[in-house]
Amino acid sequence: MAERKDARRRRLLAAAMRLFGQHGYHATTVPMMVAEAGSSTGSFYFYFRNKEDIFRAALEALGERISAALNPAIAAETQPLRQMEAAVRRLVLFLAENPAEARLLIVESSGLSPRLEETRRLVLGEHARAVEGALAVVAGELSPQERAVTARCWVGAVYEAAYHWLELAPEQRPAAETVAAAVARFNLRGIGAGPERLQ
Amino acid sequence: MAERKDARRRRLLAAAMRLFGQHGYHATTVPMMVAEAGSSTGSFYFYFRNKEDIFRAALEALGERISAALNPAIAAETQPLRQMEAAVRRLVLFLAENPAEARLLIVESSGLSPRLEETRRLVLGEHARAVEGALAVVAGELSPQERAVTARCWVGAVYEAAYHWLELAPEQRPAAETVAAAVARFNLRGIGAGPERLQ
Amino acid sequence: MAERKDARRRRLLAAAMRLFGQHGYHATTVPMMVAEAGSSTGSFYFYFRNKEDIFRAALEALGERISAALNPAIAAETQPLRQMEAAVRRLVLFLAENPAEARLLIVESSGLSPRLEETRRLVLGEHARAVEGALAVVAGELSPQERAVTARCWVGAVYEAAYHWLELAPEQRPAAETVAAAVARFNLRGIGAGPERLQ
Amino acid sequence: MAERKDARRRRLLAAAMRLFGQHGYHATTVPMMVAEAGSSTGSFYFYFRNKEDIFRAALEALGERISAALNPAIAAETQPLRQMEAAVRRLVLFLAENPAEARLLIVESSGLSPRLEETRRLVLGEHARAVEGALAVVAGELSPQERAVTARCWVGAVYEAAYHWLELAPEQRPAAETVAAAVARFNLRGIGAGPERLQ
DNA sequence: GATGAATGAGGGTTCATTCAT
DNA sequence: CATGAATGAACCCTCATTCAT
Repeated sequence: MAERKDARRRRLLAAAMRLFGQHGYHATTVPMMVAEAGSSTGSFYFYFRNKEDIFRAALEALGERISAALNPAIAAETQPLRQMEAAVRRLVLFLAENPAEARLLIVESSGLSPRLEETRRLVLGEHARAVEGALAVVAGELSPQERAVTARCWVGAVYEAAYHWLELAPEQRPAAETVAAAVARFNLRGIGAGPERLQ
Repeated sequence: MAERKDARRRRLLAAAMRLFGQHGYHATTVPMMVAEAGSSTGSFYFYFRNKEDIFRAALEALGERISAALNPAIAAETQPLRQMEAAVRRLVLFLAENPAEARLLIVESSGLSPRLEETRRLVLGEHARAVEGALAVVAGELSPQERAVTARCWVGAVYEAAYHWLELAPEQRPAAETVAAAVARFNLRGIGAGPERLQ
Repeated sequence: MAERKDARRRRLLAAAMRLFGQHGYHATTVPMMVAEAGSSTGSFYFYFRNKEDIFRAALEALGERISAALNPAIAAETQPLRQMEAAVRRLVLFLAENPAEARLLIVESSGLSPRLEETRRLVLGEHARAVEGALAVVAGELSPQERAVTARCWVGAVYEAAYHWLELAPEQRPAAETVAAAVARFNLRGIGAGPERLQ
Repeated sequence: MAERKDARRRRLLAAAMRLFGQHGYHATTVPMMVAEAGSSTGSFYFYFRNKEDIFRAALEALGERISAALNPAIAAETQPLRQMEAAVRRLVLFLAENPAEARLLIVESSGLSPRLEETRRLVLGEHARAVEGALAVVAGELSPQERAVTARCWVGAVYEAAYHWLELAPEQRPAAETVAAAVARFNLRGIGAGPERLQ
């Protein structure tokens, strides 16, 4: 049945995301994934062309999951600056709540084949482009080139802060909300939208 | 004698940095390094315990090289904020001028064993701690926890912007100085030190 | 019902002959045959015991097809030597006109399991035995052992010449009839039946 | 030592020839070869680029070995027709004495990648070209195209006769010399050089 | 009868590491 | 100290075959 088929694909993908996030791309082997998913080597290559393919699929799924987490938070606000703030906060919280996925995105997928690397950057890049678009509205004084750089700064600040938080031993971590707030403040100020402009 | 010995070690290390930066950790093989350095497998394992060991050594050497680039720039300024700005600018320029090294630091070393990953983070961490210290002076209103997060944002913004710049096709890149200035502005504003406070 | 069944079997067999001839035994996969025939894996194993089985069937079908091509040509002559000459000419032409089948017989089936190899040799062997029988009539001076060897020479000459012709780029090939005539002459002379004995 | 190195390479190559001849290209695995040679997987890939590479090396070695067997026999005669006869006899005997090598050349290497197939045909082709050259001298009445075809017939007769002889159960085989003589007679007559022309 | 998802043994190959020379 | 041949575990992947639907 098509249902069964889909279910098995999903199980493989879920296992892959877990393992890639935990051990990274190279240290995750196909045997590991099929064992984790209760499947077989043959099935693996029935559903995915190769290891790279499942990794790309995992990244894409993650991108969608992040979008799904961010969009409602953004839609709940009307003012552009408030929306950007909400996005940052939500993203930091999402990464904090999904450490394996965060690792998958931030570190474990680096140093790969150009095509894979490109896919990885797509997720961050999409985020960066969204920020860039928002900047056109809220920071009109910046040239397009400055906007692009600034958007990257914004994104880099979020991920680096989130990743560092994940590196801390759980008992040393500040509350995720504290981090989210600090990052949001840093970024908003960075684009010249200090507390005063948010009223 | 000891000179010769050291020279050979240095050649291996230099070859390793070049190759790790170009191809990443996994795609760089011991035979490649040995060939590039005009040495032999046996020698390699005389000077380095294993592949991880030479990678760590490469990262440490890179850390020192970055310090060497930043310190004079910092020392040339007296005011803490100006020092921080100078550091950011100099770092962006350094990364732009040394793409292989930048890649080594930012991406190619990821997905490694925890110990290696830790070493990689040390370089960024050192930078973050320096920023944290400076923040204690210039942003006294922040709690220690906020300072830590903010420092990470600062560092993340720098590396992400630099990395993105390196990803662009050379003809599409803005001038490195433009990027450096934009990053510096973003970061200074981020810590509440807008243009006005720098006079 | 039974018609349908047979039709499906035939389609699989035809696809197999095409593909085996094009890519050889090992490079032809069951999925390939199934796709080419518009059938399914399950059906394949309903009609054929395994891959070897369909290959044997393909060879046998080819043997019959060759017989069908040769017999009329032989029957059109009455004199034994003329019959042999006609058979050679017709066989060379057949191989030239059916390159995939020729490849199937001559090269692509080699290096197989002994049982398969045996089947392949059957086709050539049948041909050789026919020649051997004819030799008993037209070359009575040969001992039975010599007859057997000579028959093999005869067959070997035909197939090697045909195969070499197929290896040439189409634009470099002499006319198939030229080759057929040259092979016929070589073989007839080889058994001591030069032009003079054919009047 | 370079000696050791060469010896090991030779042992691998010898094992490969034996096994390729016995089981064919596809059925011979790298583990089989290294086991037979008392070596290891790693060593195998140190000496040969891949499985295809060692197969090509085996074919080339075989070509040289055949040349070494034929050349003295040819040189011992002065008359072109006698030389050709000597070559045929010697070749049949060589193949009869080296069954594994004969199989390697005739059957087991078929159905391979085009490059490999090409290498295999080189050995036969070299032989065919030598015959072609000789034909220019002894069978001047043939057109160049006919000469090419005739040379292939000549070669095909030799290999097919030899291969068939090898297929027989040893106790059913005629003496190798008998076969050699019969093949030589067939071929010489085939080019119009019957017993009478050899005096 | 027909389908195609599922299996897993086994293939070729790479490469970090060792150790005799 | 230097060399580089030797090792073998472990990788990714293919494909003939089975069997539940």
